[in-house]
Amino acid sequence: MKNPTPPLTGFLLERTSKLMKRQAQRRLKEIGAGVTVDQWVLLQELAHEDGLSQYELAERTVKDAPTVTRIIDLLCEKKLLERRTDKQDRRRFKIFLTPAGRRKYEQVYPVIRSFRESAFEGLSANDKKQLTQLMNRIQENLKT
Amino acid sequence: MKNPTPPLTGFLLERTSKLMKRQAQRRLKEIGAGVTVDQWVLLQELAHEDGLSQYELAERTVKDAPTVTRIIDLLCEKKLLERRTDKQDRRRFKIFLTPAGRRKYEQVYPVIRSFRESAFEGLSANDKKQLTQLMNRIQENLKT
DNA sequence: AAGATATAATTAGTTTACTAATTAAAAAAG
DNA sequence: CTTTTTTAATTAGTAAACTAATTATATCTT
Repeated sequence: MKNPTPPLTGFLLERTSKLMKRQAQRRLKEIGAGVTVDQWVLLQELAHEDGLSQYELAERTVKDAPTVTRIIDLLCEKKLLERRTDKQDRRRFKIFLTPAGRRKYEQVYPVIRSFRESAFEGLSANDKKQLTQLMNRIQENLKT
Repeated sequence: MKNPTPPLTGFLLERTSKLMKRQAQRRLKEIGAGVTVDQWVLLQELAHEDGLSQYELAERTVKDAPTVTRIIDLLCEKKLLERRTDKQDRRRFKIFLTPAGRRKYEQVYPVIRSFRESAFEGLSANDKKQLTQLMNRIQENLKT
């Protein structure tokens, strides 16, 4: 009746990912970052490429449009982002980091970076490569 | 200025996990399962071991206590679970699947199982073993 | 050019996650 | 035995995820 080890293969990824997010969130709180993990993900995306539309941000962060709308609302209130209407397509906004937003990114990045390193501690370069390949393969499988 | 490939190593797991959850949710909706992925995770846990406390369920599913409370509320309303007070410790409930709850589990399980198989398609037994080991290692790192 | 279709963003409603605070009961300390 | 400290569950409040529906603008079709 009672399985000794439940077949959590399906839940394995989510479990790990949730633990990572929870810990990262606590780390951000400890340093008084003033942004959540999900908000930071958007900052990071924009730090790499400014002026994306909300749709593009949603794609890249695997969030849906309403969620992106609200996170951007919050980040705009905090003066970390700003919306500029796209002259070519008036349905769109282009989203930009404010100077304060970029400073926030620069400030928080080292903390996230060191968190990642601790999470991936003991994994060889080959392990990381394999992990990346496995994740990519699964993502491919899900697209079809 | 613009990095060609953003260093999404930290986000890699979350991205994959979110995609999996999103797809699984759609699958459940398609078949009219009447439960969400998160609700199903609790059903699954209880199908493997009945009579757990809410605290134990929270631990095993990596959810916090308030979340478990609410999910159990919903599942009790649907008559899939029931709370029984623990005679030895009156602060606790023991949570049990109702017969309908067990039928729901039996009905939904094959769908989740086939979803997992499609997600993990093309991964060798060795790949899966490695994946499990990598996830476990990361989870260990996060505990310390 | 006019109507039909598609797309970007928003709004509304339900569910989930986290924190903090509260309640009730158990366990530990005096 | 009484007080203090823990523990299980709940409540409240904010943030985030999904769906469905709406609005405004662009594009396609005829």
